[in-house]
Amino acid sequence: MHKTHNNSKQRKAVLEAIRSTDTHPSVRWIHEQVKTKLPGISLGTIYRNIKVCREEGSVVSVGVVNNEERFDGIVEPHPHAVCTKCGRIIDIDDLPEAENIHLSGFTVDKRRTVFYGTCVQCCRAGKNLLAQFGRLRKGFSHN
Amino acid sequence: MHKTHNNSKQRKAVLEAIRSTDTHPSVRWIHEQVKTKLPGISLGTIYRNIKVCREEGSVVSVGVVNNEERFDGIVEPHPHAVCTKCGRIIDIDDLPEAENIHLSGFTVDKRRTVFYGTCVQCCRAGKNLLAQFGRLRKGFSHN
DNA sequence: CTTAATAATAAGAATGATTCTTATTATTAA
DNA sequence: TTAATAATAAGAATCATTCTTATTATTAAG
Repeated sequence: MHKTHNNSKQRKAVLEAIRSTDTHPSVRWIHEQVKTKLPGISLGTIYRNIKVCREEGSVVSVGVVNNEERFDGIVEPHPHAVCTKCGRIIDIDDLPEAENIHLSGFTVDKRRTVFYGTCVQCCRAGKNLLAQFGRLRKGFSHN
Repeated sequence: MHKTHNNSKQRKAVLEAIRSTDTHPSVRWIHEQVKTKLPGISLGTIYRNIKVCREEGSVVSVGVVNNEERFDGIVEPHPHAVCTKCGRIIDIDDLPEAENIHLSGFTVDKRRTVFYGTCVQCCRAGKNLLAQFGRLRKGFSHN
């Protein structure tokens, strides 16, 4: 598995678009943005290059809001605030989180913590081959 | 907005199915489960009744894993651990979280915190009318 | 400079979760 | 009993995402 060279203008444009904003854009937004520079770029190319960027670690997902996956070019872990009214995603820069978020004027309804990792069963089974990006294959089901 | 009476057998079956497991089931799983008791029940009915249950507060979403929304009949906030290999979602019962999760044999890769609420702009605009359940209408876009 | 091999792309079809529509059936109120 | 209302089943529609394929760009070798 060798490193990507980031050598296509499309890939550069996708990464630039993601890095150009702090709004944690969706694929749709990224496509619109990149199209202003590369009018012919296709949606599939956006998806593929986001995937490549995630695999090489230059982009992370910040989750699904209103059925659209949202991305961040700042890959260092930091908390986010999601507005359940408009779908906006806001960076909460540093701890103490609660203090910070209050200063920003965001009214917190609830706070949720999720741990991501590998469960006992998968650790045993050594299922390290499964995709971590994109959907799981058809027919695959959680337990 | 009056309270639902939970009076259809389909709705009861959906809620029972969700409460019958701690696996944080998907719509697909709930449908399969309920079909063993009500063979003719349709997928649309599952979706509609989950929505009703969420609105009345008897069910909460624990997020989207591998493109499927997952639900919980335990509505009191508590952290979860998501296995990125198999999609399993595990309850982390009490604090101290890190300690607990370690005991459970789950290997933590990363921990993410998300605040949900209302942003400054929406507080001002009083956009309290927008749907909080289900998708946002077409054409609606984040900023 | 060609040519061959390979990688990336554009276009659009396919997939699949979710939502919507509509005709039908069950429930409630009068 | 009838009328009004609520819930349902069935399946079509929507839409984000993935997959397929033919084409174009890039690189390596002679």
